[in-house]
Amino acid sequence: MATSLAEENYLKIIYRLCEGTKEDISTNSIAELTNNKAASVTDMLQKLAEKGWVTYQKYQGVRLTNIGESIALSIIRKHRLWEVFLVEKLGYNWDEVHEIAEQLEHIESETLINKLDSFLDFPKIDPHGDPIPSQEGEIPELGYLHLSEVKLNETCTLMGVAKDSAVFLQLLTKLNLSLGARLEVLEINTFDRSVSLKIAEEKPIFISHEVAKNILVKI
Amino acid sequence: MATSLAEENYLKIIYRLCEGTKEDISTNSIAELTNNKAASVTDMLQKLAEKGWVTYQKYQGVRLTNIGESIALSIIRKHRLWEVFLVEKLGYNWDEVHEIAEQLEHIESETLINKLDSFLDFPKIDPHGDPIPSQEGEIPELGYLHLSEVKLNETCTLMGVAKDSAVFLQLLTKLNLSLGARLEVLEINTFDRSVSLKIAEEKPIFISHEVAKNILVKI
DNA sequence: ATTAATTTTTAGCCTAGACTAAAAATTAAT
DNA sequence: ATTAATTTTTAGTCTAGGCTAAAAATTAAT
Repeated sequence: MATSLAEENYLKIIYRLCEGTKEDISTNSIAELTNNKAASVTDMLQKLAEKGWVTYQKYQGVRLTNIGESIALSIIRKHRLWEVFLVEKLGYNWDEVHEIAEQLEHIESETLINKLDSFLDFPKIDPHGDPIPSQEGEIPELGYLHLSEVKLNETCTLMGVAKDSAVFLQLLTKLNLSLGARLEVLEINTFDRSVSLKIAEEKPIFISHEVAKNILVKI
Repeated sequence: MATSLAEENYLKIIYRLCEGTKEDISTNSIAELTNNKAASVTDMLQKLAEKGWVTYQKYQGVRLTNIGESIALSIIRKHRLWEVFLVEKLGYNWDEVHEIAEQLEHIESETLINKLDSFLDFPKIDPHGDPIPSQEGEIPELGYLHLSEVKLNETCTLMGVAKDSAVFLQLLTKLNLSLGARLEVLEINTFDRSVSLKIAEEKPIFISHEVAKNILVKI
């Protein structure tokens, strides 16, 4: 069944909200991320339920069905592959590609996305370290930790980010934190859980807990 | 001012219809190419006129203004650059790229299209030999003839096509007629104006006047 | 120069997807 | 266990961009 642009955006956002939790997703949380009003969301949830892409009970929240999830995954796959293209082939920075990929992810062509995948040499992660779902909807399990979970004096490698807003990515860039950086946790402030880090052989930097939470690393 | 997808498609089609003629364009001809009904076209023409992209007088047809033309040219530029990308980088055939480029041409990002242009090495023509407008809306003048205009016994080079429907392109491919082929006009049938051609050193082929009309060549 | 045929426009209707305001259900707080 | 606060849904409106049917203008044909 064909999906409209609006439907695809809802499914993608519901997927993101489902990821974190076992609970059903609230109308309001969807309204926030789609930048729509709750009433509009209710409307759309009823349509999506009709089409069999979500299970939805009045006042009780919403979940993706298997079909809904596979649609969401195919959009995420397209989004992330296009991001790789924009960074690797066209020379964009990692903080510049989100908006454009938001448009490109809706281009409809099965062959296109597979040819693109092959052209890019079948990347497993996008420029933010997020895994790229396979054509079958499988997500490579990367087993990353949040930097905020790493113990004192441990060393790890920066593998990705849990948030790809431009301001956050620009902050990391300014701090010289980029994919692949070797990080040593020098200090964890008990008061505010801010972290002191050594990047490779450079002099230490401080980051807030909020930043540490959104950095993904591998030990 | 922002352009919607529907508006962009109208402008593009009006541009194509204007190209051929000095006359104003009829509502019906637009309806045919957009696959809409005449009544819908009238509606849209009034909106486009409001926005200053066409000049339009009831019952008297329509023309693009300078602004309208520059919008149309930027869409055509995007369409043709994406076609080059699809063929050169992703390995599509020339008869497979139209539909996908119809979608990609609406992606909105000035930087994207210029980075793409540079990535493709600033091509002057698309995979069908059509000129690619510059960022400033200039169209490289190629001075091609229709094969149907070439005189008996003259030799020419196939530079492009005047029609890029998949069936036409597939026919050319089957006849071994591709961009750059050297063609010698062996015979022109006065009865139906069909043409006998020699391609390079191979044995002659016959094509109809209709086909010859849609092949662009350089002497 | 009328009449006939064709083209174009108007008028009114439809759907998708948004909105606001008000009603209903759920959750939290006394 | 009520009341209050919050969340969600319903009901009704709006706009973009289509549609059909009928009216008006233009063009063609006698």
